[in-house]
Amino acid sequence: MQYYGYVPRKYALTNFMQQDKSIIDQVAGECLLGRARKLNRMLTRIYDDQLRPFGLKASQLNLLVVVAKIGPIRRIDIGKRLHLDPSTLTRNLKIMLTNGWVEEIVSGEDGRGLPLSVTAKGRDLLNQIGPSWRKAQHRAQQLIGDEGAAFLLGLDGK
Amino acid sequence: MQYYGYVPRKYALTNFMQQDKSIIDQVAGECLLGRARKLNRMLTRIYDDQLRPFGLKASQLNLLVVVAKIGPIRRIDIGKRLHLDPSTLTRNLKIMLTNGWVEEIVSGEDGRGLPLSVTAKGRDLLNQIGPSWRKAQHRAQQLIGDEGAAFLLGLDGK
DNA sequence: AGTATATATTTGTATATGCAATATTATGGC
DNA sequence: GCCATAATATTGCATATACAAATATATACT
Repeated sequence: MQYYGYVPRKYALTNFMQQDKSIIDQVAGECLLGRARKLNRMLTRIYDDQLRPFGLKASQLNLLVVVAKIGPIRRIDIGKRLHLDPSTLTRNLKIMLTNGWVEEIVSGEDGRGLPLSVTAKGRDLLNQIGPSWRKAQHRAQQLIGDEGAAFLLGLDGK
Repeated sequence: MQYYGYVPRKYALTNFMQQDKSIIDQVAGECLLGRARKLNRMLTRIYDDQLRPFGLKASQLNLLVVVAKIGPIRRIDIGKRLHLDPSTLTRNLKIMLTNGWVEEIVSGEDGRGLPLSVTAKGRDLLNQIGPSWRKAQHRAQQLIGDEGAAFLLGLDGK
């Protein structure tokens, strides 16, 4: 193709500027949420595969651990830590109450719901999953690399 | 406390080794999945807030964009790209078919389901959400920083 | 052509997630 | 003590997600 002294704007722009890149190409190529959600699915599968024999979902593990470490803790405070909606917690915890991994603590402090603690059964379960969790953690680390792991672990305060 | 020449093993170990850290402390402090899931929730909220006026969920956006960019494309191939289970795609796409954003293309190639393409309505929707998506993308970038964004965008092949 | 195997999709079931609205209890002002 | 407001939890509704099993079609082998 010959050069006539006129360069269409979309081709004159460097990729960095991207004003003329279609929204489809932009989202497909750059959407941070899309990557985060895909990563979430990939990692969830890795941990779920390891935890399946114990009847514990990967998502439940992190909830159980917060209760075990911080409890007795109210739903609202779990939600603040994990960025989880209270309504989600009501439902997710119901399953874990049914399974006997956590229990409500009667304290007489606040009638608007009882704080939660881990049970002996829940603590036993956590003590059993150690090797499996570490295997998953190792695979996850290999998948995302050192930078990925450092980034995720550094997210804490945010 | 006096020093008697004996240091309990758990305190003699540096944090790096962690052999004696309880599983609770390990998962609470290091679980990559926990961070990834929390990040996912935080980012999803950012994009959902921006896209809500358009009746489009953040999760649907990335699906729509793949169909728009690559389509006609079969469910199985969408799944490979986005690491999504086929059964999830059947259900998620049903909503988008109902909304008229995508359509099935009759090609006579393979009777095991028809590939999907974006509709004019779907393309219009994508053209409308540009500024809102960019706003969310900007906030997400601010939240996770340059390193975080570079990491997520570099995940592609994996 | 006919059968066995492989591939693509859907259905049943269960959990995860969030918004809006509701219910319930706490708290502060009078 | 009573009422308005705030904080906590739950319920109704909708979407997201995956595993296992069932279904339907395609392909390969004989």
